[in-house]
This record gives sequence, C-alpha cells and structure tokens, in this order.
Amino acid sequence: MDVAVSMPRAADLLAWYDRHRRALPWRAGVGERPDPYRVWASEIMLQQTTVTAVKPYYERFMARFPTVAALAAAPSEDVMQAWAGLGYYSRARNLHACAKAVMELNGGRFPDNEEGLRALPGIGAYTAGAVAAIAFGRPAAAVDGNVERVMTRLFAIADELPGARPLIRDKVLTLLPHDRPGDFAQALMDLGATICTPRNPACGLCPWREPCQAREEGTQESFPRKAPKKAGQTRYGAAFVLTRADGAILLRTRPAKGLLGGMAEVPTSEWRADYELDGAAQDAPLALRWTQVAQPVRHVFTHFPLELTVFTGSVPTPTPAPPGMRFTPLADLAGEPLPSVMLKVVERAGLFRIGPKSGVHL
DNA sequence: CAAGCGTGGCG
DNA sequence: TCGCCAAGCTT
Repeated sequence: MDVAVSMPRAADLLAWYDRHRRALPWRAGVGERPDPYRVWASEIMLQQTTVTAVKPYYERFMARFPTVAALAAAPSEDVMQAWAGLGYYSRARNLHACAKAVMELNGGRFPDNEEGLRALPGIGAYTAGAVAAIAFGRPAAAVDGNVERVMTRLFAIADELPGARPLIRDKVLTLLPHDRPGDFAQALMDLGATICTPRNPACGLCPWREPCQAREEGTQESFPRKAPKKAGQTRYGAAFVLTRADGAILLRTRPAKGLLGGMAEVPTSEWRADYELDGAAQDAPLALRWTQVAQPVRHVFTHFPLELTVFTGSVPTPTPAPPGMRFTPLADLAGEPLPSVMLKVVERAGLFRIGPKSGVHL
C-alpha cells in the first residue's frame, strides 16, 4: 500500500543528535579529533555487546594499552586476561593480530579508508564503515543492528535479514550527509539505542517520526524481520576443581581456536548431550577422591546451554601438575584469563568468593 | 550462506 | 523463569 509520508532528511537526525548525543568514553567531544585507535578498539568491543558491558572494559583496556603500539607489544595472555568476561574471545585474538598488522604495515597508523580497514583481522563491513566514517570522516555506511532496525522501520522493508542488508546499505548511503558522515553514523546508532528500540520504541520523540513508514502503518515493532534461530541442545560435563595444600589451583589453557579459544579453565570432561556422570572419575585429571558439589553450574552460550557438575579434590604440596596443566597460586587467579563460565565453576566449588568482573577475594 | 562464537540485562 | 538480544566476524 502507498503511504503518504515524506522523505527522511539527515539534517533532522543530526539536529536531534546535536541535542541528545550520548557522552561515551570512546566518543570524541564536539570539535575534538577522534583517535582512530580508540574508535577501532571501542567498535571491536561493541560488536554484539551492550554499551553498559563495554564501558568498564574499555576504560581498563585503554589504561593498560594506551596506544596501538602498546597493544601490539603486549603478550597475548595479557590481552586475553583484559578481555576475560567480555565474551566472543576471537575478537580479542583478532584485535591483537590487527594491532600487530597495523604496526607492521603502516608503522602504527590505521588505514584511513574502508577497503584498507576491511582487510585487517576482526574488521568486517560494519566496523570498516564505522571507523572510516567516525575516525576519518569518510562517507561510509556503518550498518549494524541499530541501523538495520531504524532503516527497516523507516522504509517498511519487509525482506528478512540478512538478505535485506544490501538494500539497507543503499538506503543509508542515499541519506548520508557528506559533511558529517561520522556524526551521521553515530546518530543512527544513538537513535536505534535510545528511541527506535526493539520493543516499545519512543516514536513520539523520534526526529524521523513523520517520514517513518512503519509508524504510519503502526507496524514498527514487527521490524526488522529475521528468520528464527533454532535452540541448541543442552550439553553436560564434569569440571574438576583441584587445590593443592599450598593453596594453588589446577588450570589449563584451552586450544587457541574455537569455543573460549585461548582462555584458561579448570580441567573438564568433554561437553556432550549424552554425557554420563557415572563415569566422570575417568575424566578427572588425577585419580583421587573427588567430592561432587550438589548444585551443577548452568551456563548459556550462544548456540547451546551447558550444565557442568563440579567435583572438588585436594592433593599434597609436592604434587606436580599433569602434562599440559599448571598449578596457579590463588593470589594469581585474578590474573588468569578465566571466562565467566569458569568463574562460576570455581565459585561453585566454594573455595573462594569471586566478585564481578574477575575480582577474586580470598 | 548457515553455523559457530559469550555474556549479562531486561520484559 | 525464559526467550530475546547488543555497535558482527569468520569460515
């Protein structure tokens, strides 16, 4: 059906942005020149991650790695530790690889265009556009989940994602103001995050309420359309928290790639849908008397739920770590790159109290 | 192109 | 409690 709405104008969005822009740690002040390193690092952290979750990580990360040179020179374990708890750990591995590449290729200077950025590890279509626009003022489209939502509503695009993405990109490029591409990109994201929200959008406050086709039809909450995801099957396993008499815990490092790649963990069995707890002792790192903790740890990954039954055990001080494993003093536990699921396991073992964000208290 | 890849917050 | 999902990328 035809709808009697006008074309949206970038100027209306930018005027709204000038009054309502969020003050964010990685965002340059009005008139300030953005630091490409900070823009890039924040964009990587923000991939599939909320602003609230990113803020404290970003602050710590910048204090610890103030420049791309500092990041490139850091040991990978330090980078993984700084990322621990934030999730999607391939981002941290790619971030580190990207920093090294930027040092090698351009002596620490980021490429100032989409194509050059897109060639770097961890930088895809969205991030290349975002950094090109925000850090370098290039007329690039940065299409993320916010922009998908805003554009599909604005133009009532009923095609399912991700198929509709090229069309969405075209719409953004059509609207893009060549004098303020960086502000436009950020304005679109602020609009999506604060006004054009997934549920209960505040259409009455939207600078584009007049030209919005979905609002005209009253169908705004039905956009964007996307195929439903199938839920993964729950996997089960056993986790072994072994303490030595001198106050050290047995850990190992996961393989570099795949789930929680490069992160630290306590030894566990395989995680399988048909795991039999009766045989858990055979999966233990050492043969000894293990005590089963009553309540298992539940954790939900993106593609499957996990239920780990925790076993505790102790050994005398001269005990060496089995091959491929290590004993870490409790005092150093906070320095380990432990993902959230492993913090839950260690906490469930009842040996320590662990605060939020890897804060370990004895 | 679909699947793999974390986590915490919110309705 | 539970499903949804947030500034996506890689293979």
